Amino acid sequence: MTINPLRAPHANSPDSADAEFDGSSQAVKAQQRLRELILAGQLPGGTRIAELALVERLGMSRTPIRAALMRLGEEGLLQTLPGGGYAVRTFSEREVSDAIELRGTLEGLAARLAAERGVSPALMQEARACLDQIDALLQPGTLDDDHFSGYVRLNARFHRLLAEMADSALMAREIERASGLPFASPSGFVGVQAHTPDARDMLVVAQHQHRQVLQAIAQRESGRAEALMREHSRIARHHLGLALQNPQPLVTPGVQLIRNRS
Amino acid sequence: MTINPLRAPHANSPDSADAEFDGSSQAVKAQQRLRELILAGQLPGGTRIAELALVERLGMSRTPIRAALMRLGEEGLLQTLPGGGYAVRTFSEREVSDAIELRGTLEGLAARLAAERGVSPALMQEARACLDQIDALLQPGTLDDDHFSGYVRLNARFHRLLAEMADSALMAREIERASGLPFASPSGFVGVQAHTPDARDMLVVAQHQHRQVLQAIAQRESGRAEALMREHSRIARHHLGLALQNPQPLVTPGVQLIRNRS
DNA sequence: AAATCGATGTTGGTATACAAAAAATGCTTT
DNA sequence: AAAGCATTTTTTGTATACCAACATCGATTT
Repeated sequence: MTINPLRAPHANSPDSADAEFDGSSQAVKAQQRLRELILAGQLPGGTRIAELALVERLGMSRTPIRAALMRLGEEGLLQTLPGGGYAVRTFSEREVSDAIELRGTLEGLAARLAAERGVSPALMQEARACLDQIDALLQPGTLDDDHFSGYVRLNARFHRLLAEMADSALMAREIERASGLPFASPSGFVGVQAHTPDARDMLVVAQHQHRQVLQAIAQRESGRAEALMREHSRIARHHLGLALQNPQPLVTPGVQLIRNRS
Repeated sequence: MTINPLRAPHANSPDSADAEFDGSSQAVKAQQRLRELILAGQLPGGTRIAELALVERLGMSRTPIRAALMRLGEEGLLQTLPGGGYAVRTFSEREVSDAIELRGTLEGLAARLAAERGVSPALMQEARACLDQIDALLQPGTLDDDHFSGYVRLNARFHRLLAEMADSALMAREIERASGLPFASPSGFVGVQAHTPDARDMLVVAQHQHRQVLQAIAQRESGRAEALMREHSRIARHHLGLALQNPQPLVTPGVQLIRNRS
């Protein structure tokens, strides 16, 4: 077969130096990069997003960009405008608070279901190992930025394992979704007070709750497990309050999307 | 009895013969009509959905159809296949059960927030009026199909008002989403036992819970309000059990998507 | 019969065109 | 100068054609 020379094989020449997200389809790449742009503050809250601008900026056609916009709309980072199109969403302090409460409630439900239904020893062991690693990180005297980002990673992992314990694809999906807003995520604001004296103490408290929840689930104490996970989410709200009092700039991606209380 | 809550006021389009859903864009029409097809059982669970088949069937181009497929995927009625494309999803009994539990938990949270934050007298009055109308429907001796579909409508309305009471767009959105799966919706299975002796009694029980929840919210008894809404959702689970025991065919749209327990 | 190969169809993506609606602009009027 | 109106320009939503990668399936070969 001869290739028609009139038609450029538009397999996007290796021009643009951003092979950042290569594992997936164009639509997913667009979604990830756009989310990154928003959370990094490149697209300030409230600004309308024109598809053609993104075509230029992301170097792909409208189709995947449209898909990405739709997904980010569902995700909550964008709001659909009445006249069509999307704008970067902003959040009131109470909306963020509600989002955290929602996540806590869902995680509480998952913990209760896990306790009621029982958890496979393998999964339970995995969670315990995860907590052991966090314990290792929290050894006194060792608290640099690396430790913090390690905590964020392990904390996210533990919460993911917890969601799995309910053994319900639906619950896992909804928890994932509720954790989607960056400040609503379990590790959303842990970096807020990274450089304060109390930095480590809050993590110790959180880790204690982690242990207790796992114990409650193992002992089939469903009510306790649920209550603990709910309470656990209040730590994020505490951090939210700190973040909005101290104008610590940008320790958390996306904080600029939270409207100052007026 | 027919349960068809989707009745869009359509503005008489001159041209196309199938002007069923005219209020909106092609993508929304496609979404609604496709959802209807699925829930009506025209597209059996598990079947792969080809875009071109829908192009032919719905009479529009691939673009809005792809958007509709994507939205229905997010909504949970379709699952994305590993090789690309979508298939009509099926649900295990436990998935449906989980979906109902999730909705109950979210509605419980909303009721608690409403109790804690307080509700505007206007909204509270609207809810009371709604319950009064339900009471009128439940007058002894009057229980034909019209009354049932009236109950479905008013019940959905009450639950929507309840979601509003939390005064949180986020909560309203998530409750809406959780109620999206038809059998997870507050009125999902009320038609199940429409023609049994106990038909009315269960509605009476549900209505009692409605009253109590409203009272709890008005009296700022947040814990009670939450517990009541959670318990309230168990009625749907009760109905689910009945629906799966008795092979009452298709009183509820979408039941055929629930896999028989194997 | 098992494995290979190729025809066929499907999806995700690119490009382009176009109508309707919105936004922006400029002009006019008060 | 402010307000209102009309016109131009964008922008979105949709349609259409095409392509490449991939999966499916049947036919062919071993």
